[in-house]
Amino acid sequence: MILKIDFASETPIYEQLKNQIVEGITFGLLKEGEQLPSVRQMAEDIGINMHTVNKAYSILRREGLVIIYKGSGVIVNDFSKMRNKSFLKEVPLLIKPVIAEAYCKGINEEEFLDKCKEIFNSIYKGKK
Amino acid sequence: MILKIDFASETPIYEQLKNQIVEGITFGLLKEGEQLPSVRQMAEDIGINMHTVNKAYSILRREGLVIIYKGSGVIVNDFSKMRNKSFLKEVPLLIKPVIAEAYCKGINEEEFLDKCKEIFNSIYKGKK
Amino acid sequence: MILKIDFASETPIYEQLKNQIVEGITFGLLKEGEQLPSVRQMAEDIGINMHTVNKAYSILRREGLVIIYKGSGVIVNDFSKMRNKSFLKEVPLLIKPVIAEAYCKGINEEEFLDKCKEIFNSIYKGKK
Amino acid sequence: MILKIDFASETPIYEQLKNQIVEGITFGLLKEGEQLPSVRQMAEDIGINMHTVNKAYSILRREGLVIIYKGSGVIVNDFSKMRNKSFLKEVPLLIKPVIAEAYCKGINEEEFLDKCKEIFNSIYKGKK
DNA sequence: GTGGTCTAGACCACG
DNA sequence: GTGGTCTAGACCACA
Repeated sequence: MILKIDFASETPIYEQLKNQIVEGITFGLLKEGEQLPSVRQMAEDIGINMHTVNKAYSILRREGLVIIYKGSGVIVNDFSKMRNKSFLKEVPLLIKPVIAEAYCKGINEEEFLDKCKEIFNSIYKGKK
Repeated sequence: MILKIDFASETPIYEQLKNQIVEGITFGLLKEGEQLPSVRQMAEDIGINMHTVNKAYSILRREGLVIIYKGSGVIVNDFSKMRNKSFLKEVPLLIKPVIAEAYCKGINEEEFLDKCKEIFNSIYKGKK
Repeated sequence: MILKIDFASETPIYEQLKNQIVEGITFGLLKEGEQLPSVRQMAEDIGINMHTVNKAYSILRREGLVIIYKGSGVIVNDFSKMRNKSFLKEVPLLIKPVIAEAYCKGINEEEFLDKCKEIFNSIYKGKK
Repeated sequence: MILKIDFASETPIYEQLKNQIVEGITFGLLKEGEQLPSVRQMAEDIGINMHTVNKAYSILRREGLVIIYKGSGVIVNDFSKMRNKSFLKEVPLLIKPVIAEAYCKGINEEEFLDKCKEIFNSIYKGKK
């Protein structure tokens, strides 16, 4: 799996990393039970500091997406068992600003929903 | 229009303010040509720093959503003329992480799209 | 409020700090709305590193016990509004090992419950 | 006796193992004089490292709960003779943080004490 | 070898 | 001046 960090971005590195791993899990690039590179290895690969990777991993653990075995590594959790639907309530808060901005910039509902569907389709493709 | 700032939130105040004004414009609470409170007034109303309001207004101007007349006020621009569809390319970058996280937490396509549609519906309602 | 860190302890410094602040809030030494020392100040006071304090504060925020105003400080949240009773399910997991060990070492139910009651009494005393 | 190790937990495996054996002794699943599986056997059963089991057993010996006969096995000590009440002084230190956190999260004295009593009751049940 | 903690010092965004 | 992020390098507990 290839990770791309934008060092000029405003979003913190650890968050970009976290997001990309979440996407990797979602889109099937990272399978359940698969082991992630060690914090040091990952840090070296990307060219960032160990602690930054550590922070990303810790957040992923807190969210239940990975399991950290102290002293032996980090693996992708089986999230298919998870049904933390409480996140559903947060979704509007997260997408409302995006939709608002999109609408102001002349993007209509159909265009927006198409983009969403495209993303979901690429999820299904990864699961095949 | 009522503005609600969550001081405990991780999103900076200036960004929350900007987002809420964008939403106000989108959802029809702020009509084109309408005047926004002065920087001072707005700062006092919400109980925040003048600089913070200034920053939000500046971003809105940069995005073309408001026009700042030095010394006489800030008014909502007529964005119906705007067709800055270049934002369409940014949309996937913004929603992909949200969809990925939602999917991992057991939310499916239908549920997600429903939330989007709800938001668009409340836009149309405001325009009536 | 006086904080005592045991540098020889196995429990991490940030956790000791977090625990003592939680206790401070519980026992009424830290009132709702009261401001905590800045990370740097607190670090200097105790003689530890800024980042260690930061970690403790971050955990407290995540648990909803304090509110962090980026750029202006950290204050004690009004936890009387909180009724996160889901913690009730975790309580047995936390005290079972303590009770088991106590029982093995000849401590009976009455003695143990008395200790608990003493602690609750000192909470009530602080609230007067 | 069935041992359940949570590999995702923050508590080290050796400590979970130790705790569960202590609980086994307390709740009557392990009787005095009963023999524990050998270090090798236990390690294999749970699927962990021998050293980890060894560490747990060593702690139990140090606390006087088991006796290790080199080469012939580990047996549960008769702790009914033990009256190491010095542990009574440590109890408040161990439960104070738990009570403090519980109180902050809206759990009152009665609820907390009930949980404790439940645990003691399950001890008595095991002793019948 | 792994992750976890702590320190030290730097820079930045926010208010 | 505040907290947030990142780096660098050290030591420790765990497996």
